[in-house]
Amino acid sequence: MPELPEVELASRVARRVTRGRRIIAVHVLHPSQRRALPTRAARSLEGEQVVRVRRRAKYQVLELSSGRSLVVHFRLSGDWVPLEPKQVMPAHARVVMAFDDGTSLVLSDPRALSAVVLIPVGIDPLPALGPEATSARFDARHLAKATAKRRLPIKTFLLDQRLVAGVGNIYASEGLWFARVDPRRDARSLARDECQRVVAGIKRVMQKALRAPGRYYEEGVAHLRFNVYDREGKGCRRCRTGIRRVVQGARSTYFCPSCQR
DNA sequence: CGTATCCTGACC
DNA sequence: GGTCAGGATACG
Repeated sequence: MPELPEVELASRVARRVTRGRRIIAVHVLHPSQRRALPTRAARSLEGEQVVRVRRRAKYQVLELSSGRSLVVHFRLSGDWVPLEPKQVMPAHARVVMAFDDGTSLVLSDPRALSAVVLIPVGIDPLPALGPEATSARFDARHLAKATAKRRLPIKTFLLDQRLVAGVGNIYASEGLWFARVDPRRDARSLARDECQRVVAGIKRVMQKALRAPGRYYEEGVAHLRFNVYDREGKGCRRCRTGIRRVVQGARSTYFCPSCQR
């Protein structure tokens, strides 16, 4: 379940593996991936060099020597696996990029929902995105202005990448817990100081995770690090009240009904 | 504005 | 063997 900090870590892996390397071949192993990256497009990548790897929100952009871009989004279960020669292919390998030094960068994705799209020269590779959740541009003023005309719960708002980019389902719940704001609140109803707290809460949880990228959400111990996510019925770490789970926009939201208002 | 869709592993 | 999980998008 890669959220932004995990994507940040993955982009560093991609940077390390691709630095100065030329692509020998790209193998697209899963039919759903082949729809987005047909054999012809994959073949056209042969001989390209990865000039730069940048991350924007949960997108990774691999800038190629031809000026084209390969945009990668892990969605729910994607990850990069660097592969040395003779190492065994991961069970859920979907796309394999083989480089001229014998190493490969493998997109491993059990649920096969990741997106790998080749963007032609001269086209903005990314959709319109709001300010990075961790940036100074995401502030109380922006939040208040963006929510002014829209009627939806603040939790749902935080997941809209056009308004603020990089917040996922887990961190939206966690950030609102820090902010002591009820996720069901209509975004327009938030006072300025509540907007300020929401911004601070989101940044707090994301920066905490970024300091130990990839470690915050970790199999087995992840739930121990969260304050509300996946803790339905367990005691709130501030006030011991039972954590509640509700469904908003077909996804789970967790919160403390007592100290989030 | 809400909701179905993609996909597969994990769980009852 | 049915349900759930979840990011982004494509619909109604």
